[in-house]
Amino acid sequence: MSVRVRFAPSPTGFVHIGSLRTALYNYLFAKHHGGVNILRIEDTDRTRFVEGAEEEIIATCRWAGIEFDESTEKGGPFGPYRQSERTEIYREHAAMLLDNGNAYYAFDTSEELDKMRERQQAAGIAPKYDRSIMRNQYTLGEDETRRLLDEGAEYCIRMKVPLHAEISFVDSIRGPVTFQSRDVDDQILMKSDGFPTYHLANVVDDRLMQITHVIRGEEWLPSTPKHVLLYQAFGWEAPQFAHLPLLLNEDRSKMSKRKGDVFVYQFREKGFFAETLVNFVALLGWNPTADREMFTLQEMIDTFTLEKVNKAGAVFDYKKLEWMQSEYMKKSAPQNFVSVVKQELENKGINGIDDDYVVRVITLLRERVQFPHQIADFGNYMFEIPKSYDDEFRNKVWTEKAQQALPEVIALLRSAEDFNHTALHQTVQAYLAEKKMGFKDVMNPLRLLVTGKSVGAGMFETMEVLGKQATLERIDAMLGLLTH
RNA sequence: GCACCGUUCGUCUAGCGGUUAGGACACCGCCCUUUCACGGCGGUAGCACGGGUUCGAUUCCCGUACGGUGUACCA
Repeated sequence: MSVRVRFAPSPTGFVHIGSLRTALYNYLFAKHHGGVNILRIEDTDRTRFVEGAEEEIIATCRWAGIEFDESTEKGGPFGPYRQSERTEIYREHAAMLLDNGNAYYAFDTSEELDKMRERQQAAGIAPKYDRSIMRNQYTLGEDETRRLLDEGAEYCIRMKVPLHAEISFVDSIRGPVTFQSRDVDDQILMKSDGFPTYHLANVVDDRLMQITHVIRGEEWLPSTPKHVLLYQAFGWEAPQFAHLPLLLNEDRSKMSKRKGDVFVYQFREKGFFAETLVNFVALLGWNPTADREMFTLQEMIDTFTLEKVNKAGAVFDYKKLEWMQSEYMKKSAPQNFVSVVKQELENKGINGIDDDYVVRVITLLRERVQFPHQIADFGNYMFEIPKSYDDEFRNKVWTEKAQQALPEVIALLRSAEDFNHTALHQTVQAYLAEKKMGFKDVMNPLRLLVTGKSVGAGMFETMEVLGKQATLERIDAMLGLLTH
């Protein structure tokens, strides 16, 4: 049987970085096995529904390079792929369970349930629906149940969990896992609003959509016995489960928005590349080899296996993410960033810069910045004559000695025929040798004159890209600023 | 509280009975050098603890500790 997996997010807000990884692993797994990757929207909780969230999920996955073979957008042979459009299916399946004695009606109000839990907590026992004393089909009897139903009373349908049974399954990542049914609650299957809970919907859909592997976050591990029981109640074979380790904050708690950025869009807005985020997040909990960090999507597809997924949660290390971003910044083609840089320039009121020139500037500066959008600011002097300078730097390098030497160096530049960096380097070097001075005496002041800044690319390389005329213009202008 | 899951440098990890416990990020030092970086070289730092099993345990088993998740008419 060919592999079919699903990413099943709830449209309740922005895509969490952990969801991105779950989606990614599902995708990698599907592609690795030549299988099918499905997007299913789990919107059975109307109270948490967020307008536009579904679109955001799709857009985010697309940005990350994660493709779906079947989805709400694309359709497919097992649709609809939005659970809110499948309520009739869940109703039918709940009825099947009612018929075969694996589910029952319950009429308790939330107040009554709260009280029950309070009592249990006070008595020091685990909070769990007590079907022997609450208001349900069993305690009320068939006639009364029928009457309440006919009368239109609010009800929900609960799963009848066996009293004493052992529930086991083999998790692809964790191995055999066993629960006792006495610890499993009589989970609500159909809510009083007519919508199913996650548990019912997920089992029914995974079955109907012929899902072979359920790859999801570890937070689902404790409710998996409910799902296993449901498969049994329906007489179905359960899919293979794989519970992924959690992504953690620095304090090792589940990664949450209270402790920093957790939404994909936040990283995207900061300028992180999809490649960076995908590569980084993939390696949080999975590693195909010990000696590499950088992988293309295709390489990940080729090497992905669940056996290589770790069991323990992984702390999201922002510093390492930044390092990886810098790596991608350096290795990506400068052409990719031209439009970003030009947009930044336009924001600064600088227009009409030649694309080729922008590429040369990006090539010059990309090792010094983390994101393309920083180039316009970091290298402003490449696009305009600086109107200010770094005061601290000036005080440090604009020395008596420098002021004496600079005019001659500038004259050298002015008369230079060849303005490429090697030629410039040789010219200045020869001059310095003659004067018994070092680069240090003259290069920093020169940097001040050309850029106004203390940091940047190599000075000769900078001047080469700038060109003779622009270099001299900047020097003259800065000289004017400095002497006022 | 109860249930389940987990535990190799600060962090991400390699390791699947015998290794000087390897790599990456971060950190520190040195080199390169026209600043900052990049790059190169080197360094600090780890198998949670206690019992077994075994000729031999980081590795297998059992406890303990610690951490995490779950415990909803949310997913």
